[in-house]
Amino acid sequence: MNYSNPSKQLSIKQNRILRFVENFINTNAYPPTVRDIQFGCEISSTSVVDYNLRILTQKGHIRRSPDVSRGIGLAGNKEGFPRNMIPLLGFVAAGEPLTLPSSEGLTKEDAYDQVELPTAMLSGIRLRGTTDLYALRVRGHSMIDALVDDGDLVVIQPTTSVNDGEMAVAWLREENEATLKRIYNEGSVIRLQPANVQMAPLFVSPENLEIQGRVVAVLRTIV
Amino acid sequence: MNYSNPSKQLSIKQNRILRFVENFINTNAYPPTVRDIQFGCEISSTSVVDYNLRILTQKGHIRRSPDVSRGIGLAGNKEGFPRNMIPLLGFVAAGEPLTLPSSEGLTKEDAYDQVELPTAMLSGIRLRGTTDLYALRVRGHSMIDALVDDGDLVVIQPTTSVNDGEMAVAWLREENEATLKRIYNEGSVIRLQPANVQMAPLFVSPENLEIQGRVVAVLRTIV
DNA sequence: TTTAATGTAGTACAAATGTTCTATTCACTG
DNA sequence: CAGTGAATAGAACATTTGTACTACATTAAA
Repeated sequence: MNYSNPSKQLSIKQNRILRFVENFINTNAYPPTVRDIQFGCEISSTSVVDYNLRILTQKGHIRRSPDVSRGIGLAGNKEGFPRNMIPLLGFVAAGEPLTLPSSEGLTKEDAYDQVELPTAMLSGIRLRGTTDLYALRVRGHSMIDALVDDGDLVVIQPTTSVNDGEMAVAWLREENEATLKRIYNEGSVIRLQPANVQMAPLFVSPENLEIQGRVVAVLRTIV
Repeated sequence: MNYSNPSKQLSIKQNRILRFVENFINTNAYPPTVRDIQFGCEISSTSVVDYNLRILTQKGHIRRSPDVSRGIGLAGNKEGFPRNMIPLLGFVAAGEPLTLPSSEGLTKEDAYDQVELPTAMLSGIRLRGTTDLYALRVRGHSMIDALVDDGDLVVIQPTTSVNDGEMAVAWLREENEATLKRIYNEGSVIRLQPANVQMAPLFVSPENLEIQGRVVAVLRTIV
């Protein structure tokens, strides 16, 4: 128990309840009842659930509608709906170090922001792997050969190797720059092929290239 | 009343109930009860609501969880949550006629499909106007100078004129082709500027150009 | 005209659900 | 050690909510 804790830090039981509510809403498209939470979190009585829900409300994690069945809502998401959010870690530009996930893996706390992906886009990406996704905002026109413009959002699936023809976000050690290119392993050299097929490829030695992730989507809002 | 109607066509009352359920979920982040629907749709008894809900379930518009409070879900959206859907009207390719909304304006029935947009993207676009949005899928590499690849989704805001510098989807009458370009009115000619700033512009006469809409977003999933 | 199908209407009941009350336990503080 | 606040626990009650039943009205089909 965390006695006399006026902060927003939650007890183990409160965290468990919050996760249960989020998962329940994702699974069922409606919120749980107090008894759903009681059974799902193995709590002995409805008044313990009610007591913890009151604290979660005070701490701004959930909203409740009094005397309404299933009147429990998440406070974190706009309008209370679960959305397909991934972390926006920062920026990518040619001459700047790549923003990478920490070694502990991606957490919401590491992110500069959160961005939402369409459900079909996320489903399509997830068919190809279960690693965490993250997003980077493009700075500058240096990625234009990748058909990526200044301000675009690129969605990255972390990996240190890609299959031939896949588009990667990679660091060029000698040039000291980030790049987005389709990667072809041609024995002694690596061919970096721009997505714009009208542009000439680059050839680099394998030691010069450090692949950070696979580019799986691009989102562009045009001003 | 629509007697002996085995199709998915709905009665006026059923349409009203379906709209009410959608609006209620949008507003409250949880589904309505039978009595919420009764009061909201000015129906005299809970059994009329229950009867119509059963028909809406049979016709595939909603899902119900029996003996569960607020066990009503929308069937149209994945997992039953409201999403930011716009119609996908068809395709755009250089040498093919543009797929355009019908003169009655956009309706869900006209669409080839529906696609989802992220909430922030939609909010950003809607700051610039309230016209209906639609999407077109790009076929071929002819839009590559617009930094748009084969298979990309472009989001269009219908308009017959754009401000200088805005990207438009337009029909070139003499060339008989669709194009995506930034548009600059230079007096006697129109300059069509590719989004790829490394490429040369085109100049056409104003009579040759028919603007269909403003391109407001691009979404690309990379295989 | 009769029958059948569809839709409406009210009421009642059973189950689901939220909240309250009382008692107890635990951990911290003076 | 006693007091206090936090948290747990069980039971009960009140309200909310879904569904069933019966009866009637309207429309379409035979």
